[in-house]
Amino acid sequence: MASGSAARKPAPEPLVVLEEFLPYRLNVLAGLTSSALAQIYAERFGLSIPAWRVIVTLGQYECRTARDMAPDGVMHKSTVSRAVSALEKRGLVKRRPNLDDRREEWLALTPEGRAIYEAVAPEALAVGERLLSVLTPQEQKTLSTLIDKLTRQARLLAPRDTEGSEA
Amino acid sequence: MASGSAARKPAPEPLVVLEEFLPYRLNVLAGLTSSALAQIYAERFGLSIPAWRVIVTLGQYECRTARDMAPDGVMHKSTVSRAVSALEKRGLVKRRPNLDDRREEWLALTPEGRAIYEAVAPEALAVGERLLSVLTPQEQKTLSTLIDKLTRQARLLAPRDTEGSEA
DNA sequence: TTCCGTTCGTTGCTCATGCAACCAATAACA
DNA sequence: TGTTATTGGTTGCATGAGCAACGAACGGAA
Repeated sequence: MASGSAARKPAPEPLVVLEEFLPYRLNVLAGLTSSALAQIYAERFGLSIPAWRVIVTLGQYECRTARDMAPDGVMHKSTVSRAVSALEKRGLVKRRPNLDDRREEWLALTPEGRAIYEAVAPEALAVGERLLSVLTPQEQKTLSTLIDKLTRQARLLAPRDTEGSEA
Repeated sequence: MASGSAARKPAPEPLVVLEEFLPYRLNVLAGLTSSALAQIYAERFGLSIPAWRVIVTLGQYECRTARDMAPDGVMHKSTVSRAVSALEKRGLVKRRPNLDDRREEWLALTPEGRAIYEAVAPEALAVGERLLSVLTPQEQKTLSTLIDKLTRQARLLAPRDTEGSEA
């Protein structure tokens, strides 16, 4: 049929509507929330996002190696390495050699690091809460489930591998 | 694994559990999907994410200005500017001055640009579909609603201002 | 007209990030 | 024992993004 050869104003046929495209919408949402959080991390405490993740992880587990910082390869080795270096230089993190395997090092928060952790964490949580406050508890639970499902699937689709840690 | 004697002490009191923290999970998910898509954009067509967004937007609307590329300030002016320059240099986008307002320019896909659009779009959509395939239609609808609610809220919490595009 | 405030878009600078190459230590195996 | 393959972690390099400062063009007001 006449597939509209006329060059008129409306586009021939939009194959993708960006505002409805899931990956785009996820990116926008994630970007906005990052932006909201980065304001706290960066402006108030001088932490980058990787640094924040390291701090939180160490706050959770007390003692881990650099490799454990990116459980699913979310952060790059180099990203973690640099974040840890910076934190060590600021005296927020200390390293201790692991004598059982001298390739790796144990990481832990210093008292100063823990102090920052205890200062940032509640504020970050508050942002998370404020975000979720527009959802009912039931919706929150649903969201959590959906994110998990999608993340699992996304991990299958993404190249993201070639780097040690597989599921 | 090093079955070492190293004590993996539970931390005093974990204030934040990263794996349960919504912004973190959103970031991970968005990162994974971006990664999956970037593989198509980049490896197969040499497009960056901003470039892809420009192409898709022009594929949708035929003719827009650079400012319209970031409707909600998702991309920075400079990001759009550079993406457009690169695309123009590759002959995928053409500019025409807007005689009514010579500050801005009309942008449109060239035939070559449209060809790439028509090649990439279906593949990108396919990735989106494959992602969503783990959700039931009902879940997909729910997800869409939740994302919208969260995005609206996140936009209130994020600084994201001082830049042209208002609310 | 001229002056001022605003908006569209570009560009220089800086820094964060990803990749890949690399070192050191361990593991696997002949 | 030596020899090779893997793994934890660092670093050089190049690319990418944000910020801010800038130039150009418009709108409004005298």
